[in-house]
Amino acid sequence: MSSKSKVPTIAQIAERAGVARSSVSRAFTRPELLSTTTVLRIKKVAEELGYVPNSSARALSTGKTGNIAFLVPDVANPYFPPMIRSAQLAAENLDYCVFLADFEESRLKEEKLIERFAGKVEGVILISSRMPEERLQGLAEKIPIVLVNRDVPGIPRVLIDAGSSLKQAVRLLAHQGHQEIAYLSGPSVTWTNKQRQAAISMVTNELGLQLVVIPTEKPSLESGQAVVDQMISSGVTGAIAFNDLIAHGIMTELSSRALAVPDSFSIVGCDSSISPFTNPPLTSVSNETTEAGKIACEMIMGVLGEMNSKNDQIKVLETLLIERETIGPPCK
Amino acid sequence: MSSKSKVPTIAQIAERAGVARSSVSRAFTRPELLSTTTVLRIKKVAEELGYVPNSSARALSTGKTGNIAFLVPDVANPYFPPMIRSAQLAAENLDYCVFLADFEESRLKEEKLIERFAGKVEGVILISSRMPEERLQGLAEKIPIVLVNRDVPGIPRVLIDAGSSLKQAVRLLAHQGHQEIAYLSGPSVTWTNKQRQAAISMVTNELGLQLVVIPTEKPSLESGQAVVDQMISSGVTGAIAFNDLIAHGIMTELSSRALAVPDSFSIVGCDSSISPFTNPPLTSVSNETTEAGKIACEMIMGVLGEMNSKNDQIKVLETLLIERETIGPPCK
DNA sequence: CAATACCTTGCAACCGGTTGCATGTCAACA
DNA sequence: TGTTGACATGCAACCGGTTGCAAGGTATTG
Repeated sequence: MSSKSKVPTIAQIAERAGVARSSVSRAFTRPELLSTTTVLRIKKVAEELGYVPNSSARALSTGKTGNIAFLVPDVANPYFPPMIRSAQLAAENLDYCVFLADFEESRLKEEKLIERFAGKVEGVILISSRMPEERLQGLAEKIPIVLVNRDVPGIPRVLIDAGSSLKQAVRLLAHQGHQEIAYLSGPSVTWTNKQRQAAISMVTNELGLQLVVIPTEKPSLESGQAVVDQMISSGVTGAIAFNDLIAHGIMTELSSRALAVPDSFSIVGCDSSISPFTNPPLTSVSNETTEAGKIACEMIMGVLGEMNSKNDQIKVLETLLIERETIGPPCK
Repeated sequence: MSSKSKVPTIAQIAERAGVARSSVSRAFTRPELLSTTTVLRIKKVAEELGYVPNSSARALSTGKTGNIAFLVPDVANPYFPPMIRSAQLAAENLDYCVFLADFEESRLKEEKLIERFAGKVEGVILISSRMPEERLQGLAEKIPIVLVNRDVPGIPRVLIDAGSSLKQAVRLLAHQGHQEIAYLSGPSVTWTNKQRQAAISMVTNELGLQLVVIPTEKPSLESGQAVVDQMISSGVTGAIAFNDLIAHGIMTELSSRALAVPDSFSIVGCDSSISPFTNPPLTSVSNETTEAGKIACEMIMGVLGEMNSKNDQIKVLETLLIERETIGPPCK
């Protein structure tokens, strides 16, 4: 009823304060150029009128939106929220806002989203990208990109290396007497999966163990449950899963068949997303996602700063194997 | 080296295609105003030059940013990611982008974030807001707001009602013979906590049970662990926790003292965020967050459409008590 | 064949800030 | 007292789209 005045613009502040529009602008962006008294007067008027700078207008003239995008394969996968959180917090400290989008583990959707965001953000952080290397490099020329868990030369990236921990897990299984173990693989196109599988098979070869790779449809609980038949019939006595979700799916399915862990099967997860909650607590690899999110965010800010210089930063985060209660001697 | 041309603007497309800038604009926004051939020619040129509309410029002249903000108390709390995901997906289908921010359960931070986003979005979805009612109403006059799990008259809202399920939980405990039970309360200012506590105390009164309310510092695992002493010394034999995280904290702490659930204590959680994973599986209330996120998003789009009309929509989502394995007869 | 209507396209103003340059003021210095 | 420079502020163009209005052309109608 009362205030039909909408949001005030610099023009209205300027008129009310008896100065030029440019002075109002400067009062907020470069106050050192104006006399203290003028700045104070302008700010007072602005306060009274409830002035809020229009960020579209500002973005249009400066070319800076103050936004970044954060693209993840699956928001609901418990692996990602801590990473999202830490990245967002880090961005906020630098006065940036972050768009979040879920590309549902689909390469097509990922591409669409990048295009959609291209005009709205200054840079994008891409988690576990499914896009081909050349495409990424092409995009990186147009817009600053930082990758997490994807290793493309020439693009700044942060990698969480679960390899050494998984190698340790294989050795542990071998030490317990397991001769045949399975790797329940994750999304085949991802760097993460390739790297994990490579690490595991390196050690199984080295120790002369038999490794059976069983693909899963998705890195989810349900997919874990779905591959139990195949796993059992393969004759393995222990398994390492691409992530905790798959591992837990296997555990629940085994338990529904009255097969105990680790008595009937030994299981190892990865990422410690839900492993502290499982029954029994799942032996898994530590979770470095919080750190990764923060670093990715800092990296992109760095990239925003010096877009010119050939930027080939790479940061590798090491992990730890966290032994809980799902490894034991083989059953048969 | 080669392309210094940056991103092309309508002016360049216009020149290349031999038309006015306005025609280029219309070719994308209102093609029915132009002849088919002209539209085709313009689009072809745009394609060749890799034209992407500048969204700041568009937002400036239309006043529509095509963005919404989604503010949550804690991204890493497993209760929220499914809600974030479904809201984001729903927004995307309507060509909106969503900003995500974590206000760390702080009212001050919440306020700051709303202000920061005010200029960048067309509306904000506020989850479990900590802000006082009057402040929210004031803000709602300036910018479209939809609340989730907060009941403020005059502001569109979606509420997840765990009340009836928790009442059922109390009855279940009573039926098992429990006379004194505890409610491990959540953030005291939240609607969710008040509503849950009210529901529980209504039934304990009705049945003549003793109810001990024990506050927790945060709705987290650690806070659950921290209140176990107090809970034990209060003499209760069963407890209902504000959420699964607190319930699980209690369970782990009890288990580290060699107290079994449900033999020594009966525990009920809420929200089914991690209850399927706990050991033993936690009896809890169903999770309606996915639906809530979707509805909140649809609501805000509705609000954007008809900002004028008095908007007092309210949508209540009912829940189910999911009985798992953490309720049994009282110990002593 | 003239009058009218419609369809297509261009012109120019506008959205709300930012910023290079010019102007004006005043004090310091010679 | 005239010159010089620092400082404060205004002017106007610009960022890249959108849109009301007008103009030109073609088709329709009496």
